[in-house]
Amino acid sequence: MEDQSRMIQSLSGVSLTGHSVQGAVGLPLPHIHDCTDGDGRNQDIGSILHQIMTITDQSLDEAQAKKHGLNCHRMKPALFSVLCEIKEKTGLSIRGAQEIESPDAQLMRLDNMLLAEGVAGPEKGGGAAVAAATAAAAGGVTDNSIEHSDYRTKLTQIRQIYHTELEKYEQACNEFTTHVMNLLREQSRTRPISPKEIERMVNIIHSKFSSIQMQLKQSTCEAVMILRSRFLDARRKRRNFSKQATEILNEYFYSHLSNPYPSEEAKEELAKKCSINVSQGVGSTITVSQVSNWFGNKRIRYKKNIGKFQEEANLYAAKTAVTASQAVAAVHNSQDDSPTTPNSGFQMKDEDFQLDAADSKNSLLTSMFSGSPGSFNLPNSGDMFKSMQSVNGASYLGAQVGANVQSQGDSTHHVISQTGFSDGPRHPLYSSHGLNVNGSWQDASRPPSVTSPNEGPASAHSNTDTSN
DNA sequence: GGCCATGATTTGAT
DNA sequence: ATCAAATCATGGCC
Repeated sequence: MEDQSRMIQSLSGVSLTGHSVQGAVGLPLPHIHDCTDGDGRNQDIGSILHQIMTITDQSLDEAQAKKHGLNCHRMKPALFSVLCEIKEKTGLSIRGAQEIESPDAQLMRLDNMLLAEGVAGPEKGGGAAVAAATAAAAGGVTDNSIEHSDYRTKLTQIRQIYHTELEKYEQACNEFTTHVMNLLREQSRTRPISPKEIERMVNIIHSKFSSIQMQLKQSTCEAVMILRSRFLDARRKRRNFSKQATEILNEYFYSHLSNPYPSEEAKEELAKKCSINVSQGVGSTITVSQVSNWFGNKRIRYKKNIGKFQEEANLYAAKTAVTASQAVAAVHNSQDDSPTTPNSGFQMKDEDFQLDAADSKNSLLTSMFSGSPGSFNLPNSGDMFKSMQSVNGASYLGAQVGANVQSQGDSTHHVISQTGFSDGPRHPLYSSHGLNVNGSWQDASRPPSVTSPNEGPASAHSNTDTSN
């Protein structure tokens, strides 16, 4: 009631002097009583206000009739404008304190995340972004992008749903806004609604819808998170390496038995080699850290039970020696333009195999002269020797590999001299290498960070860049 | 289902 | 950061 009286006061007094009323008041007012001064006007307005104030006390029919009368009243526009102004002022003072427009940090975070996840933003490149993000989230496993079709498919699905829903929300928002605006415009004929108020209402609608959008974004993020965690779980699930990959890794391991610590470059090389068949649909990619894992496991398991790995060691030593002999022979036959690299499939690996051959010969020679590859002064070396002799292909090994070794004698030196590999911590050919009494690898007091000490500069890892 | 092989992870040392 | 060692967890064979 107090408000009403204040309103009346302001209407009859202050506001009428305001600019908003001026235009209306400035119009000719034929209905006004004879007295043309302000007093008469005040009386007129006062009576209108009285009608307005009492309209609620009357019956519906009466009220309707009076309303119609008021609507047609020539003072209506002026009054309406004043009421709008008052409403605007009071409304702003009430709401102004509440509506602290904070730049929505959370929404921005969500947007950024969706962008990073590849859900929002451009279609292509999303996969890479996801891969990077996922790799980073995997806790340091950053060496490989996630190549997983399932993951991508699911992500695309999420992306589609997200965009569809977003579009729906936007459409609904626009429709609703239009609807409300129309309603308000309609109502503005009968009650004081200023354009500002409409604008504010629109903002409210938008903010409501944006909160819905935020929910959508949030749940999309959650979906991506779940997908990612599932995928990472799947990654944790062990999948055996392909036979070729294991062979490649074993070849390297046994041919570098004296120091099975591949350098970073070597690991990369091995990872590349092991993944080479993926393009043909064989196996799966192997990352550098997987190579590291493999070597870590291999070293520890080999060391724990050398006897068990003896057969394998002999096998690979023989294999590498044969490969090497072929490679060396090829090099011998045609120094520079070697036509093929038999048995390797990796053309640029000639030098690699040469040195590997040298190394594997070390293993074989060691085994021949002192018991077995990597007898390493370990207590069970005798057993190893026996196992070495009991290997099925022992005679084969003895004959063929021995022949290879002999035939390669000079070529090895050739390679060694070529690569400048002549002296080092141990004799290049006949040293017994591998594990020492402590059970640690002889040459591995601190594994080299770049290349193994028993590898020449022309080893597997120095030739990768130049050959491309 | 048990068992072994094996890739991955964790922990602690350097 | 990288390693050894221990451990976990799964794949695959029987």
